[in-house]
Amino acid sequence: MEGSIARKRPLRRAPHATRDPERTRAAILQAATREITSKGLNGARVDTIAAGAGVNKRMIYHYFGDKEGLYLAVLEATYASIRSAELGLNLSDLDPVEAMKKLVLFTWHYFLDHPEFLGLLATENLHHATYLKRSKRIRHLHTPLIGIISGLLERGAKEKVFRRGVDPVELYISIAALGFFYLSNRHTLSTVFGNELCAPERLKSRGRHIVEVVLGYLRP
Amino acid sequence: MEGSIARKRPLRRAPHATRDPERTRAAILQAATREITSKGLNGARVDTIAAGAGVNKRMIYHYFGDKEGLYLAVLEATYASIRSAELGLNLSDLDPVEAMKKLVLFTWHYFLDHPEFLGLLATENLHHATYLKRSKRIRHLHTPLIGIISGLLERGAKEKVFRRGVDPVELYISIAALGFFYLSNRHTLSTVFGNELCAPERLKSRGRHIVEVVLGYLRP
Amino acid sequence: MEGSIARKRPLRRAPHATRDPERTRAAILQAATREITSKGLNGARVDTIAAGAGVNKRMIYHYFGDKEGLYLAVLEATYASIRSAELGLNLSDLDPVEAMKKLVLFTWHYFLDHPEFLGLLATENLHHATYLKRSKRIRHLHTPLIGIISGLLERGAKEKVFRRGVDPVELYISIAALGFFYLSNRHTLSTVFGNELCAPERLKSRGRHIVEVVLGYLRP
Amino acid sequence: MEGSIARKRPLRRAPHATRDPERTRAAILQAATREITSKGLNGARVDTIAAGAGVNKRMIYHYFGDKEGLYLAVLEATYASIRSAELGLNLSDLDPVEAMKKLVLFTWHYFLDHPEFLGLLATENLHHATYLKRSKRIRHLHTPLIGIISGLLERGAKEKVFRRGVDPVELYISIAALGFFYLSNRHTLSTVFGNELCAPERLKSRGRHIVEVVLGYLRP
DNA sequence: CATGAATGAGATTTCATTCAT
DNA sequence: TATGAATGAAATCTCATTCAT
Repeated sequence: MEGSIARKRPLRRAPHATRDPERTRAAILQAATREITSKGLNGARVDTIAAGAGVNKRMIYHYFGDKEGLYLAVLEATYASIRSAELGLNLSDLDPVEAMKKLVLFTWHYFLDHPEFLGLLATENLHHATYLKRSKRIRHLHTPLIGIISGLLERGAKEKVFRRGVDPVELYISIAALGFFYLSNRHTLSTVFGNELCAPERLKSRGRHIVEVVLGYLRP
Repeated sequence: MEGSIARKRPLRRAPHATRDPERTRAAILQAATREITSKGLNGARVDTIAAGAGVNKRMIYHYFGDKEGLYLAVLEATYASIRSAELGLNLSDLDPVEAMKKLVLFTWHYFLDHPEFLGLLATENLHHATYLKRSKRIRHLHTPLIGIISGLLERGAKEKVFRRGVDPVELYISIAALGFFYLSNRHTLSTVFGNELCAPERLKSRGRHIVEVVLGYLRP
Repeated sequence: MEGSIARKRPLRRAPHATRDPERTRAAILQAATREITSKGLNGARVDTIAAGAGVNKRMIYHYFGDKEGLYLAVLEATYASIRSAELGLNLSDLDPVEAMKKLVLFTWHYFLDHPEFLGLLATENLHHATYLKRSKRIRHLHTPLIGIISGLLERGAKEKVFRRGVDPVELYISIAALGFFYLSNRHTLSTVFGNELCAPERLKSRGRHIVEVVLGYLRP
Repeated sequence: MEGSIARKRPLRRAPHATRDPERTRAAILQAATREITSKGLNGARVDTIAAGAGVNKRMIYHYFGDKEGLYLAVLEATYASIRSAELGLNLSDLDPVEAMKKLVLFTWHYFLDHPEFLGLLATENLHHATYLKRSKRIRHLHTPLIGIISGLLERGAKEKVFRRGVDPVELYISIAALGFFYLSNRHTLSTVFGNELCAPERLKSRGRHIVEVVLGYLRP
């Protein structure tokens, strides 16, 4: 017993789990998304994520290297989601006004249904988009969207239903802004303007308001 | 052994330093604002704040109790700033369109000039406005702008330069949104849409764009 | 939802691989020797050894019990190597001076060609030779060189080419020391005395120096 | 009570200690030297060092940044010790043979009295002298020593008591080697040659042996 | 015999906060 | 009022080892 310098590490039995790497990875990613988007990167706890995913903490490091790697994976997965959702819109089939309405409402509802996307963007901007800049996969995913809006604006101008000279990037940012800000800042806003801001009917009317603002502005 | 008797411990400096409570407090508050609004509550470091203020860490606890107390003070001071700025607007003297334009640009420039306000709102919303709700001073400090906007919209409608049926709260939120989102999300946006988003001339044109959107929408 | 049914989990590969116990064991031992002798017992990583051997980590535990067992195996194999090399010397055929020269150069070149032996001794001494003492196989495996050196010294003294009263153990330790220290400490030494210490020609001249020191000292 | 998102960290009272930064730093350094030189960098435990120094673990990071910083400090302090000891030798006052004898015995006794120096060099060489190379302070401390030996050899050659053509660097390495190896490898050596290697009288005779080897070799 | 996902223990490091002066 | 050394709690991360297949 004595004389042994390097004490062996005692090990208990291991109450193992999934044995399905894809599921384990996905479970971690999902739990991490919840935790990180609601508490920020600094506020998120690796232990909480592991517990939420029902896996051993060690697995997080096995699959994602470290906390930052996990965050990057969450970032990429979340961005990939919204981009792939946008692909199903098929706006070129509709007349410009209807198409624009559809785009505006899609954006609003996407934000509404994916609060994690809002939280993640807030976190990422707090970090000056350091991680987003690191990911080359995401960088050029937005150009097709701008192309679509550009085409829409041209068609609308030709058909005299839209004003001329509208910058598609500014417009897209405005469309996003009108929904994003309302939702991302709902806690401070409802402190000032009352809790009804988050009531379902109020959210519906906010959607209509955004459509009105955008289409009202675009009138020639 | 001998010869080193004198070098026991460094001569104690008299604890003089600032001795100006007001300045110390203000210095801490300023440093805290910088640190907290740029890194979030969790990301902010008490050491960094103390160093930035050029004061001893202990002073923070002396003046503000703890980190949360300091955060609350930052929150209150920052909110007080924007409210007092809003008081100097005097919109009732102008015709509705000019007044609305002035209001929109004031909001845009306020955000532009006070990035700490943006960061603070992002942080506070991440925390579900817990601290804002806790502060009795701020809680019922409604922005006076809603009343002003209401009056403006009525005047404009009467003069047939604004459309009818516009909700002043929704409109105010939209005005804020169009500027806030652009600036608070400038890091992710410029990663995706290009760095020129932050160039001075581009910021100016964003201001014009916001005015156009709001006034375009308000046209009857 | 449909369309992704087939992609549940990756097809399980049949567990064939090596299936050659001897080769697996040898591969592990070789990789372990590299890793442990270059990083020490504490610095060596089981994962790295498994990867280096191209085998599954589990195999290490199958063949060697645990990390310490593996280390002991490395220790025994490495010691066995040098002892078997010493057997091929046949010094009794040569005249004392030539024999001594051959012995000195053999030792120097053995260290030069087997850096793993140096690293292992350093590690083992850091651990107070705990493992060496534990190994019954090595424990009483005295180096045969002492007897040979003894004989050599007697012959040399009788032929008046060596001084009298030389302790063979001290001499052997000195012969080893002159080579071992130069090589085991080459990193700190070359930091202090310049990198040329490790140049091939310099190593050759070090060999000559050691011969000169030993034979110079032995002169009557 | 509820509604507070960020739980305050409970703090016990602090059974503080020295309040003397120099002593605290020194205590850490001393404990670290013991722990690191006897277990290596990887084997050393920060907790053990803190306990050994009787300080809070946090202090280590306060004073030395991290474990590597602490190691570097140990390295520098240990090297500084031997160099400053060498300065007191005043070899140029003695005749060459006596001076050489004094140098050899000094080196031997220094190693004997400072086992931490041996352990540290072993550790540092295991790490390929990465840390030593980083420290610019240490790098050129050896040239004066070589200069002294060079002068000694010249004087001795002129007085016909030393042979000609001896390289001072090789000689110094040999002097160090003869003592260093005996002590650093005493655990494995005494396993093979018996425990009497470490007996006081045996250590004394080893010192005489080294002197004999060096002076014997240097004879013209 | 072989695989590799999973694990528990413990390592290093961070940080808000308090104490002696 | 002011200092800064010191602290406890908890965070992130590492690693030898084991289990289901």
